[in-house]
Order: sequence, then C-alpha cells, then structure tokens
Amino acid sequence: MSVPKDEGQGNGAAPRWRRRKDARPDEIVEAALEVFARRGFAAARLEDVAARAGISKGTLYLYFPNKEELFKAAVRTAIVPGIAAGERLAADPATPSLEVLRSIVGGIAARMMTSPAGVIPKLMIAEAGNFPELARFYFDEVIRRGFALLSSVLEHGIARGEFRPVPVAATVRLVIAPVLLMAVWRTSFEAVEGKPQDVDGIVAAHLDAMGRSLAPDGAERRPASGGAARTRAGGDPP
Amino acid sequence: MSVPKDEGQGNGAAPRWRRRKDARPDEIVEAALEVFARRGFAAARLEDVAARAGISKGTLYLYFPNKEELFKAAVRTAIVPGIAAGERLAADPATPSLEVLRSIVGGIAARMMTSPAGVIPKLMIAEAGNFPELARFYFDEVIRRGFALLSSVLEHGIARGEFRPVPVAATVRLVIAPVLLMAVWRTSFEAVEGKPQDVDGIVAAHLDAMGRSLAPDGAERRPASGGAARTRAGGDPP
DNA sequence: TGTTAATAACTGACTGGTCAGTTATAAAAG
DNA sequence: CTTTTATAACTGACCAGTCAGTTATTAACA
Repeated sequence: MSVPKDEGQGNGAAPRWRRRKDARPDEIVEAALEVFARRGFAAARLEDVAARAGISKGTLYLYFPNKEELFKAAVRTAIVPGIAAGERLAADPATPSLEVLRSIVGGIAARMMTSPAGVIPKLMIAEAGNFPELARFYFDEVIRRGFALLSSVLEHGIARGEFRPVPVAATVRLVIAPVLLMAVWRTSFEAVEGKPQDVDGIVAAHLDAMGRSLAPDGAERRPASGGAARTRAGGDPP
Repeated sequence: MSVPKDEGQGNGAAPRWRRRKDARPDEIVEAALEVFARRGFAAARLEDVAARAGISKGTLYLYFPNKEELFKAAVRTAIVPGIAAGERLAADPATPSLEVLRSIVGGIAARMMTSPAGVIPKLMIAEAGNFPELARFYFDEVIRRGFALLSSVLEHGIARGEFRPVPVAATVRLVIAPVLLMAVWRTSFEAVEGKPQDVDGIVAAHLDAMGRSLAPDGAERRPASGGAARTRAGGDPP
C-alpha cells in the first residue's frame, strides 16, 4: 500500500551502494578492531562497526554470524602475524639467546605501542571473565603459543650456558609482564596521566634488568648489546 | 485505580524489614565488591548487589547516589588499607631497602591473590577507557600513591648505595608489573587454564631477579634474604 | 545492442530483552 | 501522627540479532 516513492538518486549517477562481496570482510574486520579497541567487546556497538565500514548493520550479519565471531576474526588478524614473526626470530640458531629474547621483547613492545593490536591484551583482560568462550579462544591461539615461544628461547639459552638455570615458567611471566603493563597503560591510563609513557626508557631498563638477572653466576659484566647480532627486529625509530 | 490489595503478612510476626541505617553501608559495599569483582563495572547489576546485601534496589539508592559512587566506595574500602600498610613498611629507616622492597612486593602479591581487592586492577584496566572519571579517581587515589611509595624506596636505596643507579620511574613499573600480571591472570585466565598459577614460585623468581638487577655493579652475590630484617610483612602461608 | 528476468547484496525498521535510576506507597520507629 | 526507612512497580534508553523489502548486477534472450 501507499505510493512506492521513487525519489532518491533520480537524476545523477552515484548508486546508493555497490556490491563488493570480496572486499567487505577485511574492511569489516578493520572497522571492528577500531571499535572494539575503543569500547571493549561488550560495549562495542555493531552499528558503529557497520557505519565505520560503510555498510548497514544487516550487511554485517551476511559476513559474520555474530559479534563473537567477528571479534575472533579481528583478533586473529591483529595478533597472529606478530607471533609468527617472533617464531621466525627464534628459529635462527646462530643468534645468541639473549639477543633473541631482546629482539622478541623489543618487537612485541613496538607492535603493542603502535599497531591496533596493542589494545587486544587489555581487551581480553577486560572481557575474559564475562565471555569464557572468548577467553578460551585467546588462551589457545595467542597465550599458549607466546608462552611456548619464550619458554623455548629460555630453555635453549640455559642449555647452552648463556643463561643461569632460572625457573622457566615463572621467568616467562617476568619477561612479558612489563610489556603487557605498557600496552595496558596505553589504553587505560595514558590519557588520564596526560603525558605519554617513556616506552624506550622502560624497554631499555627491562632489557638491561633481564640481561643482569639471567647472566650465569660466574659471568663478568657483558656490554649492553654491541652491534654484533642485530638482525632485523621490531622497529628502530629515529 | 483497582483495589489496594492489603494481603501479605497479615497474621504472623516477622516484620518485612527492619531499620538498620548504620549497618547498611558496609554491607552494601561488601556486596558491591563481590559483584563488581565477578562481572566488572558496566556489567554488574545493581539488583544483584542489592539482593546480596539483603535489600531492594531502591534502598541502595538511599545510601549511594549512583553506581559510580558505589564503585568508588568499594575501591576505597578494598585498596586504601593496603597502601597504608606499604607506607608503614617503608617508614622504618633501619630496614635495608631491598628488604623493604621485598616486603612490599610480597605483601601486595599476597593481598592480590587472597583478598577481594585482587580484582580491582583488572576491573580498572577493563573500565578505564569507558569511564574516564573512574579512571581519574583510581589514578589519583591508588596509582599515584603506589608509584610514589615505590619510587621513594628505590631512591632511598640508590642514595645509600644499596642499589645501582637505575632509572627510577621505569624501574617502578618493572617492579610492579609481574604482580599485576598475576592479579589479572587470576581473574581472567586461571579458570581457562585449569590449574592455579604458581604464585610463590613467581614471586620468588621475581624477588630473586630484582635483587640481581638492582645490585650495585661491584657487589659480590649476596644471600637471598637471611633471617635478619624480616619484619611483619604480607602473609606467611604454611 | 537494448530489454527483461533472476538473484545476490544490501538496507533499516523492528523485536525482545536488559538494566540504571525514579517514584508512589506503606510499614516501622519515635 | 509525623518522620524515617524501605519496597516494588515503573520508565526510558540501549542494543544484538532478525527479516521483509529494496537495489545493483548479471545472464539470458530478443
């Protein structure tokens, strides 16, 4: 009933939308990452995600069955390449273990502070309790792999006598904790404090402390890092 | 309109409620802490808080003007005594700085893993972005004080030659990061992993690493802790 | 080459459910 | 019989997920 109003684009060209089946998923994931980053999982509005991706909410559901799957896709896109990069670094047997550890920590820190991926840890911490399935997903796909990577570097270093025999599982947490704290701080309190955190200073202090506390008991002090084994690592800002 | 139905407690004794103006606030705060702990700030339902405190939702608003103020009250109750305890520990000039640091870190770790206060950091990390006023409150009342406390211990130790001259602001973060990670892990992923984290092992590894990385450059290795200056500290479980 | 039929892509109004905060009412206390 | 303390029903706002209908694109046919 009622007149089918045909007004709209009547005169010109520009269609109201275009069919873009192939390009959509990536665009949606990118938009989702931004919105999830800003608001968290529960508080993110799918209408915002859709708007940012230039589509309507309904269209979103043509590509992802629900909010949770969209979130998983966003996490995978943001995190997996980073872990893979770390695994590549660790694979070179010629690099001293301490250098590998430094490259990995530095690389993670760089990613955390620049890419959108940096918000993921905060996000998972925030929502793990209320969304156990997401927690399990993140635990399986990110945490387990990351811990395995760092554990293997530590074990390797101990076996070669480059590190003193530390308790590996505990030490992995000590290694990663400051980096996570920086990432979390960035999204939670940096704005409140008003000044940016001294990322380079913190990373440097952490690498220094790691070197000292991992050094075998009889070792003389070894220079901070030299220019020797500096392979391609995270990033080297001017 | 319609009949004012007067049925109800007609016959028996037991009054529907009793006047308890004085006892209420604490009971409500305690209930609130539990609910906030389980669900976070945004997802916590005030109806649950009321139910747990044995009152109705409306009654809650007789004691607290809104959700945010209730949350602040809960945080104050849970956190402030802990910081005060740390400040007392640091006030004794006879205790070696490393011992003070160890006591504080051990004390915080013990609190984090046993009391309901342990959920607060996760909570604030989760909600700071969406509730800036809460973030500011927490930053001012907790973070600033805690950082000041640890900074003073480090500076004191450096001045007395007990620590090498580390960058203080960065080192404070390194000191606190593993403890926060433990607290966050407890509420976010412990259930997912299925096994409890090795708190004692992690704390021990951290204290050990701290001792090594803070030691003045020329110092010989000093024994882990001795029995010397062990004042009243956090807790000593069997 | 132009016309039309078929369909895949897309839209946005709607539903059902949740929850912070309000208020009319009434029981206890004094 | 007035004041204080409490209740429970109510309001208004929000949002994930659905679906009936609309539009761009493609294929078939003339």
